[in-house]
Formats: sequence, structure tokens, C-alpha cells
Amino acid sequence: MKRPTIADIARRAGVTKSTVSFALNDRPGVSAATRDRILDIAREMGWQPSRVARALSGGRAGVLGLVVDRPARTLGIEPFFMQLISGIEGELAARDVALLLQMAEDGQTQVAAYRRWWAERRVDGVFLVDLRVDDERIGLLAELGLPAIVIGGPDGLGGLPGVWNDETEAVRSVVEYLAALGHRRIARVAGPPELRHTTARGAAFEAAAGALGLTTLSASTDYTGEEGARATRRLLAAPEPPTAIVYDNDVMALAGLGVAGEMGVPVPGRLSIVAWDDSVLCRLVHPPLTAVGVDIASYGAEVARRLLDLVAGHPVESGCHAAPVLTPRGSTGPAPSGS
Amino acid sequence: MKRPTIADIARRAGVTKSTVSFALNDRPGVSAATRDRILDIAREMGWQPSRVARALSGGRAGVLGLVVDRPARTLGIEPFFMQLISGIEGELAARDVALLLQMAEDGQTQVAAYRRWWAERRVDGVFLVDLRVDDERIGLLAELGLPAIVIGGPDGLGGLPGVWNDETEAVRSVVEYLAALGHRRIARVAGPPELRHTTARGAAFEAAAGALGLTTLSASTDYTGEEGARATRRLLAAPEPPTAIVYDNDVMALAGLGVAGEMGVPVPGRLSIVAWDDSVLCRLVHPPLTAVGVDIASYGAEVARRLLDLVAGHPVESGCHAAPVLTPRGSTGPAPSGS
DNA sequence: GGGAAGAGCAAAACCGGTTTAGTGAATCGG
DNA sequence: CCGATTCACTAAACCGGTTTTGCTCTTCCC
Repeated sequence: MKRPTIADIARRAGVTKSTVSFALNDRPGVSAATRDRILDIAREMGWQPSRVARALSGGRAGVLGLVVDRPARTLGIEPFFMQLISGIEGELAARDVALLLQMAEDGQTQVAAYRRWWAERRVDGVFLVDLRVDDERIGLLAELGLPAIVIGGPDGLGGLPGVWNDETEAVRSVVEYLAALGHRRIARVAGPPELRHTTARGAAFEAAAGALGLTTLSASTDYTGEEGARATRRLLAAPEPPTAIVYDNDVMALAGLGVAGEMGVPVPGRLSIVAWDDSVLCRLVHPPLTAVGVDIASYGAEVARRLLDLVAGHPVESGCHAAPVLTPRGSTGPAPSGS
Repeated sequence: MKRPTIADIARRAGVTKSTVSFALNDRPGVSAATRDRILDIAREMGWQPSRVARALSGGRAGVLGLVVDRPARTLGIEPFFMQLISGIEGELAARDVALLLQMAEDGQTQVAAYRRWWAERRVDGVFLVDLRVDDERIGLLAELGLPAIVIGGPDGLGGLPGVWNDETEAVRSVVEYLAALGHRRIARVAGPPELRHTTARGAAFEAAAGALGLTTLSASTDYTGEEGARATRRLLAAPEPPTAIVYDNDVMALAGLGVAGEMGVPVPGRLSIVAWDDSVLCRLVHPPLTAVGVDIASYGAEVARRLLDLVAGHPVESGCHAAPVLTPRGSTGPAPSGS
């Protein structure tokens, strides 16, 4: 099956390519009669513009790119990215913009991916996720002049616009919630320390706990369930184990619940569990996990809208998307009286 | 930062665009000296071909497309797709081919997506996943002449090449495994009946159970954890509940385990649970879930290789990728003696 | 030594759009 | 009634590659 081009339309309408182009793009310089005739013919022939040709003639490619750098074994299971992509997608599909996805194992590959996309003129703009402490991507994108929006923030954006969720408040509400239940020793199983995200949340956690005079413990992980399980095992085996653990993602919280079950530690009897990144996963297990999080899909949608604006040439400023909400469920309860 | 074009290179090398093109593509008609000089200049200027321009001049776009049609709330959590995409990606990235991803809520949107990608010349080929019983996409792609490969099979491909995993054998091994443990009433919590995948597995399940004289029960779901939980609740509340349940994906198995816990049904004491689609998820909970599945990432890689071959013009035939493997873990055990 | 073959490159067409410059006719103002 | 504008459209350049055609200069061979 062959695709009609504007030249085909022009031939049938008895005009030139340029007139067809003007008519199809609703630009002045074409009489109403001619315009209608051209539109009719285009519709009848089932014409659709070639994005490739449009992109070449200086127009936009109609493609945005996202590089995800977490290891595949984590990604497969963490709902966050799929939710995020789903939200982004919804916004893009409505405007006939496509999403290019790449998974990169390490930061170097990731930088290379952005650079290649730019050099090959594949994308009009990119999303930046999982900002690191000294992120070389920031400088790269600024240098290339590739429109980009940072998912996360508000610090370290280096001039790039970003969208984030205000976690300070949420962290405090979680800590206060646990303190109100009588917990005095609380632990945090954190994500990779090289992520800005992790350190910011960690600082808020320490500050909130300190303000209430709580003792804190913490462990760093790579976000995988395995490391979440290992960290939990170590925390619970300590002479003075924590009575509550906050996990930096839902997968690790799930793993923590599994370890507690395996070690015979009742939840929430002797251990309370809180998951960051609320997702369906948290509601499926028994007991269901108390969790804190935002609607990730709407987060993705907002980020997508801003990047579309940016690509369109409109000024875009950074902003907060939402404050995460704490949803108490069965995995948290009063601290054991013995401790 | 501006990107160098072959015209820039030609100017610096004192030759024409065509000579540069020939040199850069290793085609005859250029002397070794000129070729080297051109390559040096190109390297020095950091030239990269514009995929857009290449795509326009009859070449390939260097993009493959995947439309995923499960509802976002399932997708977010089901490891399958991320694993699959990860496997596909690995193969594509090595060849500088990009992956276009779209999520479509319903079949109609999905068909529209493929049609639009084709009309806009955005992709060179597409992956087809979650084949339905009467899948209109098959006919569409054949009509459009868009290279496609079906993930799943072997039936209903309508002339399109496909790759699948041989599940008949695996289903039988699961049923025999449960029978050997003394289970006589086994249930299956299946995926959507409109998927070919589901009906094929169901037929194999019934056949295997029938051959061993087992009683079977079954429930249809939409693959979400919620429906998995609901189905489990109904099955367990029956006058004669099954002693083992096989779930069509890992998320529902997880939900089933949660429901069992909630209802006070010990696993594997009174209920054995088997998950299809083995994933990290299965190893994180307590007890860990007995599961059957294949390495999905390598599955994705194989599918990607075949589609790349197809797009390159090489003949590609259908084939089986692997036979799923049963991995017994803690969620299965001897049938309760009382039943 | 003259014709054919072939190497090495230039010139130009092409892909399918967008965009600018140009043209002839109708319209307008004074 | 004539010059200036506007209107509707044509012609052609352009984006950055690929590919075909054509030209020139060697080289080979009888």
C-alpha cells in the first residue's frame, strides 16, 4: 500500500505543492474554495503528513526521549517507571508526539544516548530522571541546547526547568505518624546515595526525627528487592532492632515484609513498615502496606506538558507538582510495649 | 551548538556531498586517500548522520514500535513488560535503532496507533504483543505491509512471523507437580479470555488435569491484582475450595497470597500457590512463590533480533523461543490430608 | 596509437514536506 | 484613471542525506 504525498494531492487538485501545504496547515494565502477542495481530496486519499519530511525541513521531529538508567532487574518490578511513562504517554499521544525509550545500564551509556539522540536529530526534547549528585547530563544538555526537563528537584537543576514533589513535608508527616504510635527507634532503608533524591529525603528524615528526639538507623541500597531484604535482615538482627522501617520504594518494603515473615517478626506487632511510592503492590500483600506517595501518572502528565511547552518555545519555569500523601494501612501499628 | 552536515565535510575536504556520502558508507568509487581524509574530517568535526534525512531518502527510520495495551494500573506493576522492553532495548541499542513506545487503553486506539505510525513513516517495523482471538491488527499490518513480528503464538499469526514459548509442556509439568503433591482439586486464575495466550494455556491445563483425573476450577480476570484477589476470595469461600491455585501472572499470585493471609488460610499448609511469569516479585514475599516462566529479557532480545532481520529484508520464520521452567519454592507443598 | 574499460569524482535528482520570493489579476484609494 | 496594495497562487530553494547519471582522466590491450 502506498502512502499519498502532498504532490499527489496537488496533482489531483490542479495546484502546486505549496498551495496544498498552505491549505493543510491552515495558513493564509489560499481561497476558501481551494482550501476545502484540497482538504476533501486529502481526506479522501487518506493523507497523513510524513513526520520524517517535516522534521527534516526544520520542523520538529515530534518525538521526546526518556532514558532510564536503573538496572533491568529493578525496573522490571518497580511500578514507578511504568506509571510515569503511562502518564507521559497519555499527554503525548493526544498531540501525536511519540516517546522514545532507552534503558541504559550506567551513566556513561546514558550520556551517550542523549548525545546520540541529539546528533541524529531524533528527539525534540528529553526527560531527565534520577538526578545524581554531580550530574554530568545537566551540563551536556545545556551545552547541546537540547530542551530538557528534570523530573525531581528542586536543587541541582543547573538552569534546567524541573518538576518535583515536595517531600520534606511528607517525610515529616511520616516520622510524626510513627512517633505518635510510640516508635522511638526508626530506620530508613534508602535508595542509592548518589541520587539527589535520596540525599534530600535522608536529610529531611534526620531533621524530622531529630526534632522529635527519635533514634534513627539507616541503610543504603540500590533499590532492588534483594538489597532491601538484606538491609532488613541486618537491621532486625541487631541487638536493638528498630520498631519501624521506612523504605525508599515499594519493592523494598515488600521485600522487608517478606523478611519479617521469614524471621517470624510479626507485622505490625513487632515491626511497622512504611513504603514510599504507594502503588497497587502495597494493597495486594497481607498486611497491606502503609505507604506515602503521589499519583505518579499525573506527575508524568504534568512533566510531559511542561516539556511540550518548552519544545514549543514557551518559557517554562520549575515548579512543585504535589505533596505526597500518607495512607495508613495494616503494616503500621503501635510500637511494641517491651521496647 | 550546531551539528555538522555532510555538506560541511565536503567543503572542508574539497569534494562534493556525494563523495562524502560514499566514503562514509564504505561504498566503492572513492580512492583510499580521499576516503581516509573524509573520515578524518568527519571524526574531527564530530559528524553523526541525521536519521531524519536518511529516513526521508528512502532509507530506514531506524525505529521500531511497540504498542502495549494493558491498562496502566496493571502495567505499572507487572514486571513482564519492563523485562520484555529491557530485552528488546538491549538488542536495539547495540545497532543504534530506537524504540518507540505507546500505551493504548483499548484495541481501537492500538490499531490507530499502528496505522498512524505507518502513515507518518515513523517506524520500520512493529512488535505485536497480547494477541487476541480475532485480532484485527494482523490484517491491518498485512494490508499496510508494515514489517511485524508477533510475540506469542504459534497459532493465529495470519502469515506474520512469531516467536513464542512452548507452554503446553510447562502446563503439564505444573499439573503433574501438583498431582504428585497429592492435590486433587486445582484451580486456575486466568487472564482475559480474549487473549489467545489465555485460551491456549487454559486448554493445555484442562487436558493435563483431565489426563490425571483431577478436578479443575477456573476464573477469568483482567490480569490485575484486584481481580486476582477477588477470584481467590471466591474460590476459597466455596464449599469445596481448591487445594492449589495456578495464577496466570505473578501479580495475581501475589494478591492470592495476600488474600490467603487475610483469610487465615496457611500457605502452603492448606493452599498451594503457583505463579506463571517468574520474576523477582516471587522471591521477595514470604513464603516465596513457586513459579514457572522463562527469561523474559532474552525472549525480548530474540524477538528484537528477528524483527531487525525482517526489516533488513531477510526472510524470518516463526519459531519457539524456550520452554518455561518450573521453579518450586515455598508456596507449594503436600495437599492437606483432610481433603 | 586508438578504442574500450574502469577508476574517481562532480552534478543533479530525489525523498516529502516547509518556506520564501515572485507573478498576474483583482481591488482600492485619490 | 492610474499607481499601489492585496489576494491567490506558482516557482523554486531548502532541510541532509542517498542514489543515479555523467564526465574526465588513466590504464590496458591488440
